[in-house]
Amino acid sequence: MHDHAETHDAAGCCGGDAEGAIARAERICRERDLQFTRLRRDVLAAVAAQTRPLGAYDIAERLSEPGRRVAAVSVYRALDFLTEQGFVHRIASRNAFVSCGHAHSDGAGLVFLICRSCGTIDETTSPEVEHQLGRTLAKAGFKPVSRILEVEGECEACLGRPTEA
Amino acid sequence: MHDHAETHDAAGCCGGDAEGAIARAERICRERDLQFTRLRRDVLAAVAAQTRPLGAYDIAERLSEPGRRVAAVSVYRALDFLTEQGFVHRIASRNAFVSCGHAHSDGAGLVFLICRSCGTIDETTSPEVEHQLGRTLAKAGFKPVSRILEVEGECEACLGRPTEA
DNA sequence: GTCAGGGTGATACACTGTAACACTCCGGCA
DNA sequence: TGCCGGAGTGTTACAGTGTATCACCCTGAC
Ligand SMILES: [Zn+2]
Ligand SMILES: [Zn+2]
Ligand SMILES: [Zn+2]
Ligand SMILES: [Zn+2]
Repeated sequence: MHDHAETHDAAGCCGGDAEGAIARAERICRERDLQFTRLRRDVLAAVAAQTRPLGAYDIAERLSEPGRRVAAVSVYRALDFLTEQGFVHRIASRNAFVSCGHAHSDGAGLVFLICRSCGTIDETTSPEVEHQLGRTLAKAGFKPVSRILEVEGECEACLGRPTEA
Repeated sequence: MHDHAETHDAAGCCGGDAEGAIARAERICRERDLQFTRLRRDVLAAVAAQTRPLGAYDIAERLSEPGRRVAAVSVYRALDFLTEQGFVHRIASRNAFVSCGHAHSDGAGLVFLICRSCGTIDETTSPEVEHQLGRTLAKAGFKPVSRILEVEGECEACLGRPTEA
């Protein structure tokens, strides 16, 4: 299921700015005394070069070239590291990954906007939603540890375009 | 729908009341002029008998017996039908399915509560969350079509229990 | 009777993710 | 200097999830 929708991948926050994402990750890893290895850098670069989510096998394929075969399992390990450090997010409804240039220190209020037409994944936060969700959970006596909120629909850019058949 | 002041397991809610779920599905299918076949009934019964989510292969195994082998692909088709009609929900973060006894006519405000300790999946709704989410999406110029909101943590029952190993 | 459509059985396959083991590299230490 | 232990990676194998495709049956319409 790979269509073609090459629309906006200029320099935005989430995807398209691989340079910035890598520089930021490198700096943070230095601060945290973690290894930002070549594989981890390449995986992050591959993900950050897209606004659309990439599967692990996609990434492995992109990184492989004559003379260097990157196995999917290695990609998974790199993705584990990158998600733990908050450099990429996993999109549960797509089994795929997107890069993240934000800080969200505690991962609160995160909302993923997945466009059905162009496949772009945008990311936003909403303290109001988070607040109301907290109240709802408290009322149910449920103590949250993590949560996912993914919305599928039409992004602003695609809505602006005429309804192509 | 769904008061949730009590622990709500006894009657007719998310899981455990296979009889009621089947009767309700049968009635609705008759109203909508759809076929509630044996396989679909059995799959719904298997899912409704649990408060924990079941995978498609789990279901296939449970329905198979000497003399009747139910392939996973058949289960998937039945699940497609049941989810389209709203009789079961798919839990994206678990790749699994739970039955639903509610009406949620438009699927609005749905929140899944997944307990890490006992594995139970509870379902609630929150118009407030829905409202704030709508505002957030409108601000982003995003037109939603569907969405998933799944929270993982500790359910009320498990919190009440001392941390039994 | 014939035909079309929906549901099911069955095989095969693609995609997603993990386990287990070997190897390298590199810093610490006797 | 040589040894050791941990982190990262390569490799193979495998488990889990989901789909494509064809064949068969049944039922209702013509
Ligand atoms: Zn982010
Ligand atoms: Zn779009
Ligand atoms: Zn429901
Ligand atoms: Zn629990």
